[in-house]
Amino acid sequence: MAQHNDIEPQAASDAPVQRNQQDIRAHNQTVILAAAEEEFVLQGFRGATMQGIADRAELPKANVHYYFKNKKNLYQAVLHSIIQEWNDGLVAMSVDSDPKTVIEKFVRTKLHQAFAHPNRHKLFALEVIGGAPHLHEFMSATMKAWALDKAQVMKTWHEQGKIGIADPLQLLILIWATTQRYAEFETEIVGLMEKSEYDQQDEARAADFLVPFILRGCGLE
Amino acid sequence: MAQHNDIEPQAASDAPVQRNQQDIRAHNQTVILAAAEEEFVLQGFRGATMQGIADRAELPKANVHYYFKNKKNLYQAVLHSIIQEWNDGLVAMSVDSDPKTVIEKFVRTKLHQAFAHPNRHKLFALEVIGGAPHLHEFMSATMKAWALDKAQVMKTWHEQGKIGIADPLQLLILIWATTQRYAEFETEIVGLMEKSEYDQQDEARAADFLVPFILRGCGLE
DNA sequence: CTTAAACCTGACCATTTGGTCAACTACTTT
DNA sequence: AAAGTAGTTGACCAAATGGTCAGGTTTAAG
Repeated sequence: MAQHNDIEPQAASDAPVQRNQQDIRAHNQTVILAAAEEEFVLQGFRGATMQGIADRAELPKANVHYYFKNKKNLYQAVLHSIIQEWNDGLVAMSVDSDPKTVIEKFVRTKLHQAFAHPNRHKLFALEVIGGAPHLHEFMSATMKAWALDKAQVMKTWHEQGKIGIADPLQLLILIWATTQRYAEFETEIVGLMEKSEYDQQDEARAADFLVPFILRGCGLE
Repeated sequence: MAQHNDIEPQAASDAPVQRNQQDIRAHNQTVILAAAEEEFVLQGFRGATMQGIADRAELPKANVHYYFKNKKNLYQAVLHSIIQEWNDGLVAMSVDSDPKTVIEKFVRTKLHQAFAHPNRHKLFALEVIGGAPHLHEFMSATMKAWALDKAQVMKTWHEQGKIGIADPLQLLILIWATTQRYAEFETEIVGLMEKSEYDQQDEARAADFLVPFILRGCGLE
């Protein structure tokens, strides 16, 4: 039976000629994960095929199975990178923080992630839309705990008159919706802007609109 | 292998003994379309199976093929109801309209649709995330034309000092994002609210938050 | 009552799918 | 250099899938 250690691959960009076994392993895992991310986004979990992933990775299908025991295993490895990024985006927020500063940083961080890794956000959205069958634990534990904690902080801000938002959960939902949208609906937005892909300035354009808009919405400007 | 459902044809739910052929046809098509909508949302286009749709509709698979030639045909029939609803949600908006009134009505209309037909919005989102392979024409023609026209109207409002938004396309994106979110991310939002499904008041709660927030964001309050 | 049209469906088929395996080559260690 | 370990892959298989069809039943028309 093949070894299928689900270890996080490192940056190992494409070095064509692999000699060292550690590098081979890291490289192939990275290539397969990237190929899988694409295929899963385009076809969904059930619709994605191992052959399709193998083709994208330019490897024989059997080789994909050598590194990842089965489709579900591979899918969960991809989901892991999503959760990883989510954790990286946690913004410190306590009762003593300055609301304006914190909210602005939160929006900018999420927006930056959306533009940096659109496929991850698309895949996350696919999961949630389909009922989050593979993310239930993460969402009902980690994510929920964080959200409710931050909502409590914002509620306190509201009681102290620092913010004009009485229902902080709705604000969290709005911030997630507006930032992640640029990743999830890339196809639509790019089409409306009459281009074929985002350019370097689009993230800044979105931030310049979103940050003041949201701060104004919160009564912070 | 075909998984036959355990359900037997009884004097069923809302199908009160069909005798008339017109009614049979209309009824079966409705049942199949509803079943297909669910299956496509949960599995995506490629992942959905005709057997799965047949099971949900409590009909033999061959009967589904009798009404819809093939999977793609059935999928497009489902997509048609989405486009239909989108057209129904068009809000009149001209340079002479009152920005505040129009924007509020637009938000409320979209929000109402989201809560009324979440599956349609989920399916639309699935399509866009996957690159909108079956909606390209609609999006690059009908939808784009409408969006650019309304953006032009809002731009004029801005030049007349009626609204604090210099980039109307971003505002459109934000309104779509925040309203449709309640449908698309139903699973997540319902989980955060510690319930298992939306109750009667959730649409009002969302509107009470969203409408003033967005109007404030537009500098209209 | 007879005939035509619409509806129904079990059985079937060609293709695709996830997954396995045995034999092979290429590194690494002793 | 020999032996062990890791990586590679064509060929294969059982199950699932989209789709077909012949022959049935029910409804409608003449």
